Amino acid sequence: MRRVDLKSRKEKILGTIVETYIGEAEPVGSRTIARKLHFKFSPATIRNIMADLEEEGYITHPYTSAGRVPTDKGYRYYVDHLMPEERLTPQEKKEIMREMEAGEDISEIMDKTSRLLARLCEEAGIVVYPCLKKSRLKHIELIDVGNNSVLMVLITNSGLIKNLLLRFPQTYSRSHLEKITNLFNAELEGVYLSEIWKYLWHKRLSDDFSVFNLFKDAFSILEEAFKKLEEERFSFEGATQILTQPEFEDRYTLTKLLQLIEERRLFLDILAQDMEEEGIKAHIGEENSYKEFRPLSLVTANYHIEGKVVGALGVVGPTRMAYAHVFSIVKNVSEILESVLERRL
Amino acid sequence: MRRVDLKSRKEKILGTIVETYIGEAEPVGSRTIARKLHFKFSPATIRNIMADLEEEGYITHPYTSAGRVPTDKGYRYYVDHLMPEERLTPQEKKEIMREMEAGEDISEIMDKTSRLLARLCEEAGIVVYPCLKKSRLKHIELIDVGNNSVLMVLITNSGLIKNLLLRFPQTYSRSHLEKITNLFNAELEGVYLSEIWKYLWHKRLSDDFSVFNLFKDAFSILEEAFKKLEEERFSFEGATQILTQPEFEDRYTLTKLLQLIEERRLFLDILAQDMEEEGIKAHIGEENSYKEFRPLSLVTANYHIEGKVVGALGVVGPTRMAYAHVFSIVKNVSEILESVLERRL
DNA sequence: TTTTAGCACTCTAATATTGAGAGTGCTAAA
DNA sequence: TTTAGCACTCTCAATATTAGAGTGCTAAAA
Repeated sequence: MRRVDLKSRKEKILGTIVETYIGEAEPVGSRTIARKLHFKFSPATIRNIMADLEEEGYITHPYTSAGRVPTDKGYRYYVDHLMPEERLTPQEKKEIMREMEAGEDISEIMDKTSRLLARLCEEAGIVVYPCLKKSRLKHIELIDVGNNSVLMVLITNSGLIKNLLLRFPQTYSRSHLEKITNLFNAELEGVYLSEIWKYLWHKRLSDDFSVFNLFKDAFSILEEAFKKLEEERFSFEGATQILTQPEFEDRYTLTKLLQLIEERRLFLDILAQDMEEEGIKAHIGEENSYKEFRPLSLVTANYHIEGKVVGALGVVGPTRMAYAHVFSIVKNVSEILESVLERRL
Repeated sequence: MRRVDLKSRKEKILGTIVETYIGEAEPVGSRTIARKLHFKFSPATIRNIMADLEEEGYITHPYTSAGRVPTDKGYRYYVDHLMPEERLTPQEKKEIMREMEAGEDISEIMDKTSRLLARLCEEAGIVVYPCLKKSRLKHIELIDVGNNSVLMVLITNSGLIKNLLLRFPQTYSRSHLEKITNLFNAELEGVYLSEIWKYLWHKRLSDDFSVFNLFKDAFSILEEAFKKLEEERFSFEGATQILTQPEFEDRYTLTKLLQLIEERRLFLDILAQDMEEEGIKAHIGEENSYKEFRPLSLVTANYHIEGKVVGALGVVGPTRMAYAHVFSIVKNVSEILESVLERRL
């Protein structure tokens, strides 16, 4: 679905409209554009071109005699073709890294990262924790806690430490659990969590029969654990920043947005979808499948560990968002997050 | 600082003003009160009494010719002397318990509880996790994760499972860690986390010298762990409910409130203070030490495990809050939370 | 053919004006 | 001590008014 290229003059004007509107949050008039372009064109000419742009759907009128406002299609064209690339100085990058490294454990790092996104973009920031199933097992421990319950502690290469409290119909003795723990650690270190099952199954076949019972119990423990591995954690910060934007001035929109934010899971769905594709992506207003997102845009990126996508992060704000700046922040923060996580391995 | 008792006629009128205003969110006039009291007094009489109540500081005028609005002092008198006791039916209590029990681990229980508070009171709900230091040790595990790092897993009687990633200058061998783990579990089970240090110290004296080195290492591990035990987790839900209240209609108040909510820690401070005293407490508007809380009230309660205060929960909303209802919900939910936690031990 | 100046026209948003209504405080009678 | 009556105050909603920003169109200029 490629968009037709706009002639360079049109592009200049569309770009100016988008950037001015992003900055001012107010409809942009022909006069203002002429000034911004140093009167290379007269306001009248610009009015003509704007009429064309409007007909093609890149901009609109809120009412007959106001300036122009970009449509979602206009923002999209801007993001795809016009947006200048912003770069952070090495100094700024260091600053960001220093702040993220200050986190003790992974949940602190995730929190700091989403706060950082929120602060630097002046929008809401969201970071999805590394996906368990896409991480590799580093260490596993089974602890008997009585009551037919076993605590499984999973430590992954992504730095995640996950506790799973498993309940069983029967009791496993402490020494039996230890044997199973040893089995797991000996056989499964470095294996992707999503593969553990398959992997252990193969192993079993090639092994001698004496440990069959061990394997049987190991499987039933894994089975119980796998049910609880799906949950996706995430950190969401800075919602207030978008609530105070002028587009959410009226009570009704605000209330709807508040409900949306309270039910944070929706954002997660979008990020989860994006994890399938590489690179930075913008979801602009109506492009979002959920209709509640109409007045919102998301800019998302993935992050990797050992070259594999394990998580996603992004920024949420009104469609009138400083895309160039947000893209650069999201890109850099995701890269920095990767290096912070890798370094902790 | 006892307040003078109001004569019963005054009390009736103050009570009616408070309750009507809580319901309607609009200044209450003499006529309305007369109607609510079945014209036992004429509007004129009520006006006289209202003038007295105003002089004594229990109510105010927003402007010359509007009805009356309770002041913080008025709410306080209502809460202390006039508020009827609301009771939940056994049916409702069961409902609540069922919902809270559905939580898998403690963090789910905390989340469900704060959601419940928010939903039942139509305000924001906050629940502080059981305080680690006030819990007793059930099991401890030390896991070598390489890189001079040891993962300490603490399981407490409150159902909390806490991971502490400890870094040391030197490496501990796996077998050495195992010995220390065994020492901990043998000596410290059932001891309050805040006492562990002291307890182990006493033990050491009475023990023979052969394990001295073990104790030395045990102490240095505990020292490292204790630094990280302070953090207090909590769950905060339903902020949106209070944002849509009419008192936060104007942009300015709303923005301030949003900032307050984003910086959730402040609420925690108040709850933490309250943990020192037993019982349900209301913090009404200006009574709060933080001036940002002027338009807000909190109703808080503690919850216990094995008879000891380990955490707190509460409800946050505008000063115009249905105190009678909120008190009953907070009281019941805290009791139910206690029994849910006890049952999991 | 393309660009621009000029001008009438449109619509908003801010401000002022008005009137109705709710509720008070005061006074004097019950 | 309570109540009826009344003048007075202040808000809120509705209406009118105006300034100004910006457009679209037409006709002239490049």
